[in-house]
Amino acid sequence: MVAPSLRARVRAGMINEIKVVARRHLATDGANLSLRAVARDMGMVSSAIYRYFPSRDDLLTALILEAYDALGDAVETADAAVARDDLRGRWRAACRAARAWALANPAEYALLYGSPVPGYAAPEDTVAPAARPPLTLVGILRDGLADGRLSPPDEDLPEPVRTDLAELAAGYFPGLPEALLARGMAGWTQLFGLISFELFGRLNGVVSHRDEYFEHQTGLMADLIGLP
Amino acid sequence: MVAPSLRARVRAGMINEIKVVARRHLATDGANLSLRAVARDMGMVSSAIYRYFPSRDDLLTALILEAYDALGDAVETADAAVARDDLRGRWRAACRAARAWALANPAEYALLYGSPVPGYAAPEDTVAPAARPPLTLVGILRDGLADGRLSPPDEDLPEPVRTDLAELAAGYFPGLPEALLARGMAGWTQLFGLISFELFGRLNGVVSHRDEYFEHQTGLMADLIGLP
DNA sequence: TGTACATCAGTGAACGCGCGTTCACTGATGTAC
DNA sequence: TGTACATCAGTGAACGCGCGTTCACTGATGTAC
Repeated sequence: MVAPSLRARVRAGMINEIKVVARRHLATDGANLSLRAVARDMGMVSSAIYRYFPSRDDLLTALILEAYDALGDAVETADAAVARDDLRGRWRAACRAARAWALANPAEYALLYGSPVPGYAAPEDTVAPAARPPLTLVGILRDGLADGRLSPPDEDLPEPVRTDLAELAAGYFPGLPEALLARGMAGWTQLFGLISFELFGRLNGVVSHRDEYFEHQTGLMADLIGLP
Repeated sequence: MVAPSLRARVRAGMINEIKVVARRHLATDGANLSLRAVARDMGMVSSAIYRYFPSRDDLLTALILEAYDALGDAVETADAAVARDDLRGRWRAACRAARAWALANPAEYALLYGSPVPGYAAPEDTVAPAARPPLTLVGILRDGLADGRLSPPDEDLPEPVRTDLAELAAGYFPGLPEALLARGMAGWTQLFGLISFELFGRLNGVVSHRDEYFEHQTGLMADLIGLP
């Protein structure tokens, strides 16, 4: 590995600073991110940004990718910190980490999980990072199944759903029973719903003890899944 | 009731047409609704819109209110069409109606439930219409409890959650056990999550049989709540 | 039934602002010999 | 070690566009007598 030249290091630093400033703008302007505003904040002329990002969409994409990865890291780290056989503990730690990251980075959460930005199409390479949180959750179920602590629900799925989920499982968790995968996805949906409701103001004037409410709701979900 | 004058009727028609055109724009531009674009589409000069709406935010508010009411109507009507004692049928009909409305009006759904519009603060009078879908869902649980078909979960809630929910119940469903209310809210959260995932593209390449998937997932939720 | 006046809808121009992107340019930093 | 050339970062002006909102105005529709 060649040591990066001074110029390369300065350049990397600049790219980074642009992202930091852009993230700050996301917080106030939502996805209406303005290149000119970012340039102003950095004390540059607006066209200078184009030395680092070929267009506004590319900057947005970079922010989205980083955000997915930050969230993915948070969730995976939280899961990894719990004893492997404590399935419920792992599940709840992962959920808690996702919520904590979202509360700490509300604008980025909205960028990822809010309404799609009009005129912006997410490029292919966001798919993998975006999948990390749900894969972590379902991974917990797979582990539980592997060591016998978790038994798959014995219900039957409607055939088309079974096929869809079997295909999905084949890619990531070969052999995982579809009914269990369905419950994992229910959990992931619920987690997203809980965080979004809290962040987008649906709990205002409704629930004031947010932490405890979240814990209770994720506990309900863990029950549904059958986590010991 | 006095018959409205011709001028008043024409005026009402105009207000309506503005909203119709504005709704069409929502579909392509998201919440970046442009007064000038609406005026152009109607063949008027942009300032003419101000005869009908004092500002862009007022137009947005009107659209939001109407959307909440349309969704509320859809959900309540669907619930009302099912036999009162068929709790599970009512629950699922209400969920199905919410999804159907959202799929038919994706831009308006995003306006209501997507990321908050930067710089726009929802006025007080959106609160009541916004509450209609969850109130319908919880109303089903109350009915079930009243006629004995549904028994409240016997779990204990953490004290702060119990207090929050007791306060909430006092306003709308006096005497409803908090643990049941918590499950109702879990169902509402799940419903919102399912619809958002589908509409915002999270199911692309993951689940292709959307109807059946939705049915299965709402069925899971009905199980968790204990709906017979 | 007709006239005088008030109300209202819509016009067109303007204000002041912001945006993404391109382009020719200067001056500094790096590279090859 | 020094020089010649290539690369790169940042500038400043410009293009062409869009926006919300205000204001004085014309002309038509309604109302009171």
